[in-house]
Amino acid sequence: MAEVVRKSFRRRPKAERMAEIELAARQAFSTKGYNATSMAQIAEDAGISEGTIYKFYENKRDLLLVILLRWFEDVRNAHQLDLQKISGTRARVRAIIHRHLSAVIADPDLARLLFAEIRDFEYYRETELYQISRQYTRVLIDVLKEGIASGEVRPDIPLTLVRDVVFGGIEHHVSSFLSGYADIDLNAVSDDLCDLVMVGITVPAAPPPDIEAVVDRLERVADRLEAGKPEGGGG
Amino acid sequence: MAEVVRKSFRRRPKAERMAEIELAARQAFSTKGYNATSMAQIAEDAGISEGTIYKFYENKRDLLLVILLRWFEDVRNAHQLDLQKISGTRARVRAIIHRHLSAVIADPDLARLLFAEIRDFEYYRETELYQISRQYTRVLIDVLKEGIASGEVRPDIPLTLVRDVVFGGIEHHVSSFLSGYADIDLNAVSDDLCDLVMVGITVPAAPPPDIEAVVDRLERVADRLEAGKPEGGGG
Amino acid sequence: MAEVVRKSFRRRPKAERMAEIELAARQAFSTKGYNATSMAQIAEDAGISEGTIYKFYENKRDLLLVILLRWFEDVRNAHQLDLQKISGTRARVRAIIHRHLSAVIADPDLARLLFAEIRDFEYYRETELYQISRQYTRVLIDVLKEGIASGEVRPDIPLTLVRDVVFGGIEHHVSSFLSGYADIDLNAVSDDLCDLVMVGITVPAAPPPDIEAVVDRLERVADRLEAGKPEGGGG
Amino acid sequence: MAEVVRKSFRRRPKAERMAEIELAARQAFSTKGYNATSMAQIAEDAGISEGTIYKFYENKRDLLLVILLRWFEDVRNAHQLDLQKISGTRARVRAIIHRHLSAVIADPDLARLLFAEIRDFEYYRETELYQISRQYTRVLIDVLKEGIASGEVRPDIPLTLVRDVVFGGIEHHVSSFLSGYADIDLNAVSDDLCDLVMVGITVPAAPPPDIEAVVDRLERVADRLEAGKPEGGGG
DNA sequence: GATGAATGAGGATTCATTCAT
DNA sequence: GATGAATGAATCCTCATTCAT
Repeated sequence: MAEVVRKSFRRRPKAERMAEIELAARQAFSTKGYNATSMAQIAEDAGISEGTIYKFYENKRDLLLVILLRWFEDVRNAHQLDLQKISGTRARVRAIIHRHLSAVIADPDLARLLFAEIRDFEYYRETELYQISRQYTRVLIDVLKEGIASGEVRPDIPLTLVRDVVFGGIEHHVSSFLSGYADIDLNAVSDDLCDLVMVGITVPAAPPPDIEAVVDRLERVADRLEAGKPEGGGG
Repeated sequence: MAEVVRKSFRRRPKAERMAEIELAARQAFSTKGYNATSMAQIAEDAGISEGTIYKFYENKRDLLLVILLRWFEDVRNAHQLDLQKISGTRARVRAIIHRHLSAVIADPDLARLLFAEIRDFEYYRETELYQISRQYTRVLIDVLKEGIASGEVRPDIPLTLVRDVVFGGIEHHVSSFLSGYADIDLNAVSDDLCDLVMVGITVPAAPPPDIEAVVDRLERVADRLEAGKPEGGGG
Repeated sequence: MAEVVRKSFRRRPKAERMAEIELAARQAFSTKGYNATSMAQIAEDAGISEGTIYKFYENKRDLLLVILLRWFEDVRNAHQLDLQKISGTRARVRAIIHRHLSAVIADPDLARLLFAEIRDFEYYRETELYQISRQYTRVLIDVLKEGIASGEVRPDIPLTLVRDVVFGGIEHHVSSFLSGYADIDLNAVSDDLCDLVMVGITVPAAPPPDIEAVVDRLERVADRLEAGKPEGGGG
Repeated sequence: MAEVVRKSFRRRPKAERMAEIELAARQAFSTKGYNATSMAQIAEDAGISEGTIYKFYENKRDLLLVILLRWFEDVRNAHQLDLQKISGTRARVRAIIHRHLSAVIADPDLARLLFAEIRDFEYYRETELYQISRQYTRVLIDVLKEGIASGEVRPDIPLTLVRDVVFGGIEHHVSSFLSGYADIDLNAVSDDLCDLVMVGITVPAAPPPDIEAVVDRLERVADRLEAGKPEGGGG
C-alpha cells in the first residue's frame, strides 16, 4: 500500500502568494503612485507573472483597494489592543495619535493614496473603502464620547471636526516633514498634538492672583480658631 | 505628415484664452483627477483645439502647476487683505481659517491635487510649487508668532504642527463632509476650529464663577471671627 | 484606461515573430524612409499589433538599428565566406565589390538608411552601429593591406579613401541607376569598378620616349638597306 | 509739389528676405535633418514669422528643394569658372574633385540631404532636382569625354561609374572623417582621389627592365649594319 | 494553477499650414 | 505684406487585461 503523499511540490500557499503580491504592490504604489505603477512591475517585484495577479485580484483597482483595506484593518486592530490597556481620555487620545502617527510614518504615502487615487473609482467611495475608513476614524470619536461622558471632555465639541483635525493634522505634518527630509520624533509629536487638541494654544487664564493669599489668611484664622477652641467653648 | 487644410477659427485675447483653458482644466482635474483627465477633454471643454493648449503651457504637468499656483496666489492675496483689517491673534487666526475654508469649499479637490498628484513630479516639490505652498501656510505661522509676542499665545507651542493641524484639519473636514453630501456651515466650522485650536477640548478647570463672592464672604467671616474672638463668647 | 476586452491571438515562436517584424520594418523603412514609416504600418504589415513590436524592440529607433545591424552582419559573413576561397588581391577586391554590390542591389535603400537616418540618433554614431559599419568596411582595408604586403598594391595608397571610393561609389552607382529605372549588370559593374580601382582610367603609360627615335633610326637603316639591295645583292 | 518719396520703410528686398530664410533653413536642415527641423525654428532663426515663409515657398518641401537647387547651382558655377582656366584632363578632373570636396566639407550634410530626404518626395526625383543633380555631375563626364578625345583617357571606361565613384567617394570620405572628428586635408585628398581615379592602386606594370639593353643591342646591330655596308657584302 | 505573449485603445505631444487681423 | 494664433491629424509608446499553452 504505497500511500505516497505527493503534496503540492511547487504550489505555494495562497496566502503567502497574496502577501508577496500585496507587499510588492504596496511598495510600488507608495513609491511611485497608483498610475505610475504598472502591473508588470508589481508582478516582477513579487516574482510571479502578470497573469497570476489576476487569479487573486479582480483588477489593478481591486488590488489597491485590498491593500488599503488591509492597512486600515491592521492599524485598527492595533488601536483596539492599545485601548484595552489604557484608560483616561487624554491617555487614550494620545494612544490613538501615537499609533496612527507611527503607522503613517511607516508608510507615509499609503494613507494618502486613499485620498489621492481613490477618486477615479467613482462609486467606490460609498462602498467598501469608505466604510472602512469611517470605521477607522470612529475609534477617536468613541474615545471622545467616553471623555464627554466621564466629564473629561467638553460636551459641546464638534466631534467630527476634532477627528478631522487629528487625522488631517497627522497627515499634513508627516508629509510636510517628509518634504523637508527631516525625521519626526514620534513621542514628541504625539505629545504635542495631544496637548494641542486637549488644551489648545491659548495662554491659560491666570488664576486670580490674590486667592492664595486669602487662603493663607483663612488657614491661619482656622488654625487660630482651632487653637482657641478650648476657650471658645466656655462662655 | 500633417498637411491638411484647416477650419477657420477666431483669434482671441491671450488672457481670455488662458482663463478658459485654466477653468476647464481646473474643473476637469478637480472632478476626475489629474491622470484621468485628458488634454483632449480639456481642449474640448475650453472650446479650443488640443494644440492651442500647448501654446500657453509647456505640457500637462505645467498646466496643473499653473492652476495650483494661481489658486495659492489668489487665496494668499485674500489672506493679506483680510489680515490688514483684523487685529488680535484669535480674530486673525479665525480669519485665516475662514478664508482657507471657504476657498477649499469653493473647489474642494484642488488643494488636494497638490498633495495627490504632485508626487509624480519628482523634482518639482523642491521648486516652484513647494515654495509657494510653504509661503502660503506661512501666514498662519506669522500670526501665531505675533500672538506669542503679544502674550496671547503660549510661547512653547509647536508652530508647524499647529499649522498642519489647521490646514490638514480643514482639508479632511471638507472632504469628509463632501463624502456625506452634507453642507458645511462656513462660520460655524470656522468658529469651532478656531476654538479648538485656541482652547482645546478639555473641560476647563474653570474657576468657580462665584469665587470672588465666596472669598468676600470668607473674609467677612474671618474678620468677624477675629474681631469677635474676645467678646464673641459674651452676649 | 485601457480596460477593454481583447480579441484572440496566436502565440508564435519569438524568432519567427521577430523575423516578420524586421521584414516588414525593413521593407517599409526602405520604401518610405524612417520618418515616413509609422509603427502602426509596420505592425499591420507584420500582421501583429503595435504593442507587440515593443515586446521585442525598445522603440522605433532600436528597430531600425537592429535591422541595420542584421544587414551588416549578414553581408559581413558572406564576405568572410567569399574570401576564404579566393586568393590574389585583385580577385579578393572584386569579390568584396561583387558581394557588396549585390547586397545593395537587393535592398538599395537599406544601406543608405545608415547614413540618412542615423544622424538624428545623436550619440549612437559613436556606439553600436558605427562600430559595426566600421568593421564592415574593414574587410576591404584588410585585403588591401595584404595586397601591399604581397607587392600587388602600391604601398603609398590612402587606404581609407580607397575604401570610401569603393563603398561610396557602389552606393551612388546603384542609386543613380535606380533613378533611371535601369538594370545593373552585376558582373560587368563589379569588373569595371575593380578595374577602375586597380588600374585607373589613364591611358597606359607611354613607352619610353627614346625607343621611337631608335625605331626611326632602325627604319631609316632598313630603308637604306632596302635601297641598297640592288648593289647589296651584287658584289 | 511735395513729392515725398515714401519708400517702403520697413519692407525688405525680397531677395534679401529669401536669402535669410534659406540660410536659416540650410543650417537647420544640415544640422538636424529635414524632419527634425520645424518651420517655426526656421522662422525664428530667420527673424521672421512662420507665415512669411509661405509667401516665398510653397511648403517645407519646396524650401528644401530650393536650397538644394541653389547649392548645386553655386557649385556648378564654380566648376565652370575653374574649368575655364585649366587645361589637361588630369588637372581638370582634379579641379572638379577639389571644388566638390571643398563644397561638401563646407556643408557636409547638405549634399546628403539630397539622397536622404528627397525620398519622401515621390515624384520629385524625376523632375527639378533630379535634373539639376544630373547636370551637376555631368561636368565630370564631359571632362572625361574630352580626355578620351584627346587620348588622355582610356576610351573604354564606364563613364557613369567613374562619376559615381568620384562623387560617392567624396561623400563617404567626408562623412567618415566627420564621424571621427578629424580634419580633412583638402589638397591632399584631392590629389589622392585624382591619382586613384587616374592610375589606380596597382603597382605599375614597370616597363620590362631589359628594354634598354634590347635597344642597345638593336643600336649596335644598326651601327654594324651601317658600318659594314660597303664591306658587309664581302668577307 | 501558472504563465507571458499578444492585444489595441488611449493619451500626450508635435508641427506644417492657414487666415483673420 | 506680414503676422502668429489656431488648428487637428498623426505618431510613438504604454499598459491593463486576456487566454492559449
